[in-house]
Amino acid sequence: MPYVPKRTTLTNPSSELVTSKGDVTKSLILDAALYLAGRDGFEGITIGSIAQRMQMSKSGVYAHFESKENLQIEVIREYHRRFRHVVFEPALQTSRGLPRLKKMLELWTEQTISEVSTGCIYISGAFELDDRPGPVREELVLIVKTWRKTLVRAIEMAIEEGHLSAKTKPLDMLFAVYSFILGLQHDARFLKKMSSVEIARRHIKGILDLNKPVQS
Amino acid sequence: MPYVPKRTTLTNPSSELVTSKGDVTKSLILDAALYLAGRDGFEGITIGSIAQRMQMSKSGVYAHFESKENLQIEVIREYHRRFRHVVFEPALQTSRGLPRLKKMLELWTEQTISEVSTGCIYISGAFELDDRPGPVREELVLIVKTWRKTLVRAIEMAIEEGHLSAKTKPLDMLFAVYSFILGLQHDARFLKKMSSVEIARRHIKGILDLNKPVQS
DNA sequence: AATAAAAAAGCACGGTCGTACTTTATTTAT
DNA sequence: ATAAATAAAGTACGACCGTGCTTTTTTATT
Repeated sequence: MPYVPKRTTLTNPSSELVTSKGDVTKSLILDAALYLAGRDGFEGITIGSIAQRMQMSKSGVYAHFESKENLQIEVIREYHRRFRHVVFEPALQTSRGLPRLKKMLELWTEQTISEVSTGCIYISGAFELDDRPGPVREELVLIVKTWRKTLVRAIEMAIEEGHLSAKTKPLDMLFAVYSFILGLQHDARFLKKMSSVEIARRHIKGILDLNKPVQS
Repeated sequence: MPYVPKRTTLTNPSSELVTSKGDVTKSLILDAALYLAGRDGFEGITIGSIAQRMQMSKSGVYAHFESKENLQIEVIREYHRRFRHVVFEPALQTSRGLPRLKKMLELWTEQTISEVSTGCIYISGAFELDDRPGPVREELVLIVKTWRKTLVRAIEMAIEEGHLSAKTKPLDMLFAVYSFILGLQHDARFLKKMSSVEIARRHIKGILDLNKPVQS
């Protein structure tokens, strides 16, 4: 069914920006897969369910990927791209140091509880794939580690700027804030506990305050 | 294949303690299911895989439960029983208040990273079922809430005993320690980060210390 | 040892799964 | 407009899924 819109061709064939119709469909498939992954987990991404959601045939969906595993990996990468776009990049607008760190955490918080999206795949994927080896797991580990390094870097910059105490241990702080976001997703999405957002924000603020530089 | 040991019959037929062979097998099935649930999540519990693991036929396994959903619910209850036996009950041996609370958290920590077991089902289940309504989810919510109430009760007792400041907010502390255990499972089991146990212990200790009563 | 009860196996069913291969329809380029 | 390239549909396959039903085997009772 999805003989999608009209394409956008550049006359220069060597350009990377050529957008064929197939690319559009593939991107729509990733949309659908992303939704399913958030709702049912990675194992919930099934060629059949995507086809149904896309109103097209299984083989039509399948043709865009060499295997299901490949599709799952591409889903992870696509989510990563969107996450950066929604959480990381906007935070760059804020001045480096504590403000930027806070912005990142706040955007992550909002994204985690957003009713529109279906929860953070970094998180649901981590607990789903923790004991299941394979390329999909490896890809997710890679991407999660990238995000964690970004956070650590933001913490370090806050220290450099003097916004956080020099005694702050970045890895310790990473563990704390990451844990609080996990707690948030757990309480908000699983327990449907409304108050959890405020509690989580308070704890995140708490750990940052605890590492304020000594002012004399 | 599992025409298990010999049974233990009491001559009194009205006794509840009668252990028929079927009960033993059923318990062995729950063993296998528990293992699979830990490794592959609740959706990984499949009649076929259990049968394979048990070296018996699918119908033989199925006969013990009215449906798969029923089996999943019984798995949750069985895990709860074991969790209480391994984490909660031993902690009762320790004196009430902070010592008991600490003991509970330490045992939970150990159980979470234990190489023998396959991670805490309260946790993996929560992130797997968070957006999937149904009786299985409801059962898990119930049991997780029970465990959380137990923790809150332990915190409150520590306050009553004067081991924690009267200003301590039990629900806030619950969020913190629960989050740290989530962080532990995440870092240890997904990221395979060895150092996470020490970091988690330090943070748990930290939040308890932060709520020490003012000594004058 | 014979009989009744319980447990497990055997078998069949309609579904869905991922994956191939072939054919048709649609886009793109000339 | 036509030809070439691409995208999607069609079809088929073997595997596994949960679930009933009937038959066989094991266990319990007398």
